[in-house]
Amino acid sequence: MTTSQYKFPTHHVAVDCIIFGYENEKLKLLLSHRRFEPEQGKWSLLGGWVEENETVEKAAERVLLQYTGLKDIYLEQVHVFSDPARDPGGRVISIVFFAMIRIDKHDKELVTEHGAKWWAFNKKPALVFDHDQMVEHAHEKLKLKASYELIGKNLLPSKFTVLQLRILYEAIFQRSFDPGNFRKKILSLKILERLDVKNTTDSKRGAYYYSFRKENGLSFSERIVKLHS
Amino acid sequence: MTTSQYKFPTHHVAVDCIIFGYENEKLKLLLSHRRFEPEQGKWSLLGGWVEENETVEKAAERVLLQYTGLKDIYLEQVHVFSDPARDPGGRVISIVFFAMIRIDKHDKELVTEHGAKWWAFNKKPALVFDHDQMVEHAHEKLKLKASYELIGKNLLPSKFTVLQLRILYEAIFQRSFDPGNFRKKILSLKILERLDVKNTTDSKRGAYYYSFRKENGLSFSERIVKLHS
DNA sequence: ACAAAAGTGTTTCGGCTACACCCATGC
DNA sequence: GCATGGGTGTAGCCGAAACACTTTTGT
Repeated sequence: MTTSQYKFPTHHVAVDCIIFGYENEKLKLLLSHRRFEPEQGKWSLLGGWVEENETVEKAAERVLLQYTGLKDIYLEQVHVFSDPARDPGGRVISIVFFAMIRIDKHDKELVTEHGAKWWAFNKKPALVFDHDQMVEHAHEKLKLKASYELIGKNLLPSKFTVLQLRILYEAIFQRSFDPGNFRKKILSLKILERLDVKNTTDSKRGAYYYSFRKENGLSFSERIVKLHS
Repeated sequence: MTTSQYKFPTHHVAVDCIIFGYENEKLKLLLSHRRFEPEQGKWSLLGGWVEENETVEKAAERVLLQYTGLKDIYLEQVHVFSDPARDPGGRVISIVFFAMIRIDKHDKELVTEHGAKWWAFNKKPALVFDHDQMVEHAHEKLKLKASYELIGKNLLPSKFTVLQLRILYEAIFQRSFDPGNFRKKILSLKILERLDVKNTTDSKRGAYYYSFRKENGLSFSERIVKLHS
């Protein structure tokens, strides 16, 4: 433990992760079945304590690795929840993260082993404490991000069709997009690369697979989806 | 002190505030001259410890009240900085806030009494620890916010001209805006109300003063400034 | 033949930009 | 009269949206 010259109150600090995934045309969320009090047996976000000598980001990565076996996961800070009464088990300040992971790459056994489960985003159960509010915040942040940056690299498989990307966007924004306009908009960004392979399972005619360009550091764009309609 | 059933590491948690103000056609920042180690004598953000039984928001409000005498200040979370080595005095997790205050309404004596000072945003001195990075983050957040929401209510005096608002926006975005187009865009939002008074000090002809509409709960708009040019 | 997704083209509309241009007034 | 900011008008461009239409192929 680091010695500190400060003489002031200290607090339990936790991280809670909203983990987004995409599978079977649905936006999903990885939730944990609590095995300890308080609220044992209910569903909650995946979380953990922040240890000495680690950043809150490292703590979140540790939690993710523990539950999914994955490293180098996309993580972003969402918000801090600090109501002294938010956790009946004691005063805990929680730093909330959202993560995006590729369901096809993670360790399914590790997930079940920990009592976690993937839930369709729009069918998730009520969560403990203020976790529903956290999910709400993370969803807003995800929408904001997806509105000015092409996301999907961390959610979709390495090759995917424009249809799959559109369905992902429709799941995130919970609205539909015109197929023709969506395709033109997305491809005009020059962020995707067309592969020579076609998908023939989702359509009769077959659709080209695309992947994110390697070189493309900045997947930034002016605007992909207009918010605040 | 609240009793806790948890047996895990605890941490010092602080808040640091980036306090924006507007005066003499300039975007300003309230900084503090450190009177204690480490880095005594250097400039830093205004900060304080999070106490038992208060939210991080309350802690930030407390700091603001202490330095400016103001309550009900606009506050927004920016980011959490948690590098174990960020503060040489010990391991401190810092929650960063940005605030907007009306310089004309605050308690100037209280500010000097605490060794704080208003600095022009683009002429601020280098700050201690990771505080420069925090300011950077807050500035980005301010730009984002100002891009889809008309800000100024918490920075400008209660009545102001379109010119003053434009100068504020130019200070925030560090670019110029076409006077005619800016005026039309802003007024088309129907968020401002024209008063019957004119300002005759800044121009010969005199310009109408405006104020934010009272009823107007949502000052949201599609987009005011296009980001990511 | 029909359905269903793939992919392209076209038209319309509205907002943003870049100006030009008049107004009012102090110097 | 001239400079300065106040304020209005307008033409051109470009992207978003709506939607028509053709292609391909499995059933």
